[in-house]
Order: sequence, then C-alpha cells, then structure tokens
Amino acid sequence: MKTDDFSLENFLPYLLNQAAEVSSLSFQNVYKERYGMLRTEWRVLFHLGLYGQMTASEIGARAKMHKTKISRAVQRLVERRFVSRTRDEKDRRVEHLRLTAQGTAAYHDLYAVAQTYQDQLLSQLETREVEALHSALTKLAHATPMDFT
Amino acid sequence: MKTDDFSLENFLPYLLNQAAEVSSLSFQNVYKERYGMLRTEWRVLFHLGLYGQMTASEIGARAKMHKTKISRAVQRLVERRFVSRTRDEKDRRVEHLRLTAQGTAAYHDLYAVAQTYQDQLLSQLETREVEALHSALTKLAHATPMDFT
DNA sequence: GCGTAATAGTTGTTTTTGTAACTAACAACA
DNA sequence: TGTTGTTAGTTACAAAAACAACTATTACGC
Repeated sequence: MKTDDFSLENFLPYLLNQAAEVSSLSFQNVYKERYGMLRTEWRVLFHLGLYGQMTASEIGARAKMHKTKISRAVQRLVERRFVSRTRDEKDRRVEHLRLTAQGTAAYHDLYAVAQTYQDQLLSQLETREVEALHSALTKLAHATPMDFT
Repeated sequence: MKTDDFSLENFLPYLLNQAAEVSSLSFQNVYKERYGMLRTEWRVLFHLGLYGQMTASEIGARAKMHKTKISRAVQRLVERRFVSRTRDEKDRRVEHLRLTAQGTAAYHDLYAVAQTYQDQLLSQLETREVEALHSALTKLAHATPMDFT
C-alpha cells in the first residue's frame, strides 16, 4: 500500500511518538509522584514483578534498554529499597535482581493502576482497532532497523 | 473491552514507546547524518515545509512541543541557514519563520526519504492494520490526559 | 493614560540521556 | 599457564531535555 496523502500527521514515526507521549503521561505522573520513579525505573520494576528474579542483561535484552540505563535505574531502585541484588556464586560478574517487600508492594500498586489505565485507554477505541493496534505495534516494535545511508 | 491477560508486552504506553523508538531510529539516522539535525529540528523543518510560514507558537501548538524546545531548535536551524526569521510589523513579539532555499532543499530530500521509509514500514503490515493503526493513534495522540491522583 | 495581566520568545540551571571508555570476571585455546 | 577475547556491569564525560525564571511587547480594565 503506497502512501499518497503523505503529511506530517500520518507519518508513522511522528504519530507513534505523539501517541506514545500522550498515553504515557498520565501513568508517568503516578509512578513519579507516588514513588519518585523514572520511566527506566518503572520498567525495571515491572520486569522484576512480572518475571521474578532477573539479571540486568536479561532485562536489557527484553526491554531493549541499554545497559547503562539499566545500571542506573537499578542503582536508584536499590538505594530506595525497591530492589535487592545478590552476586551469582558461579559467575561472579552476574548479579541477580529481585524485588524487596517494598518493591513488590509498589509493583502491585502500580500494576493495578496500569490495568485501570489500560482499560480507560482502550475504551476510547473500537475492538477491531485494539486488535489491529496490538499486532501492528508488536510487529513494529520487533522490526529490524533499515539502512538508508 | 477488559484487559484480562495484562502484562508488560501489551501495556499500551510501553508498547507504543517501543514501537515509536524502533520506528524512529532509522529515519533519525538520516536527518542526523545528512543535516546534523535533532528530532526537534526535523519537526520544525517539516512543519515549515508543509504549512509554509509559521510562528514558533503555532508550531508548538500543532506539534505539542514546549516553546523552549522550539526556541532552541529554531535557533540552530537559523544558524545553519535552514530557516529565516522576520519580526511581525504589527506585533513585534511575534516572529515569522520560513524555510530558506537550503531549508527547502533539505525538506524535499527528507520528505522523499520519509515517504519511502513510511512505505517500507507499512509494507510490514496488513491493510486493515494500517487503517486501524492510523485511526487509533490519531485518537490516542489527541486524547486528553487522565487524572489518577 | 496607568497599572496589571497575558503572550511570544529567550536564557539559565538542573535532570536525564547517550556514548565511550573502563574494571572485573570468566572462557577458549595454544 | 598465559594470552587473547568476551561478557556483566559501572563510571565519566558530553549531548539533550525539562523546568523555571526572565525580557520584551501587547492587551485589558478602569
């Protein structure tokens, strides 16, 4: 399908960024105000909440976040007692991360908010839009970058 | 429609951000390498290219960009002779921005790239996905933020 | 007109991110 | 073993974004 009426408003990267920004904002306010977290920290928290114990690399691979981002996010989460780290016995380069009790509480709280929020977001859309949106975004998020140079 | 299988991978803000990041990257490389532009600058350029002469405020309103971002983007674009500014005669607070010849050339070049890029992106999707994606993103991008506090 | 508020845009300072270089630990293999 | 390469994670520095305070100009109410 060729784009004939190309303009800024339907340039996909632009539109995606705008939609992402707008739809992230309200949730961002919650984890920021309640727990003083940044986006990177919230992501790490959710990964640990959903998948249990993980290493920084594993989180990075799954979330497509650079390791320095994760390193700093983990550092702050540890400082604030949301996450604990333990060195691996076999391979002493590796650190296992897990939520503390406080981290788990925060996770559960934010999880509930996220779910409510998601429902509100999706209620603005029709069922067929939701389905197509989901599959389209998943494809795009996993697409390999193209080379234009 | 209630979300029952809620997880990180289908949390809309998260998914949107990932898709936006991935799909922006390749195009970002082009305007960065060819013209040394940042995302904010590229956006301003495209607004001026598409809509002709505009003021900074008008661009801000349309692109939902904060005025400081625009101010600095314009500053750099003017320095590099992509954009020219002229004070309004009636209201001397206002500046009218427009592309220079060089700016227009860059715009046309990037416009072509964007169009090709868009076609490649959309070719990964099915027609019904493209349509639903577009309408869903437009709705989300213009939705009013919710309050959770 | 005069004081106050509003608007357009800029500047300064602090956070956050990006990039690259780094340390520490392990692996592979001559 | 010892040398080379790889991987996990950190740190340091530069680039960019966010936020607040600022100047200049116009609008408004009286």
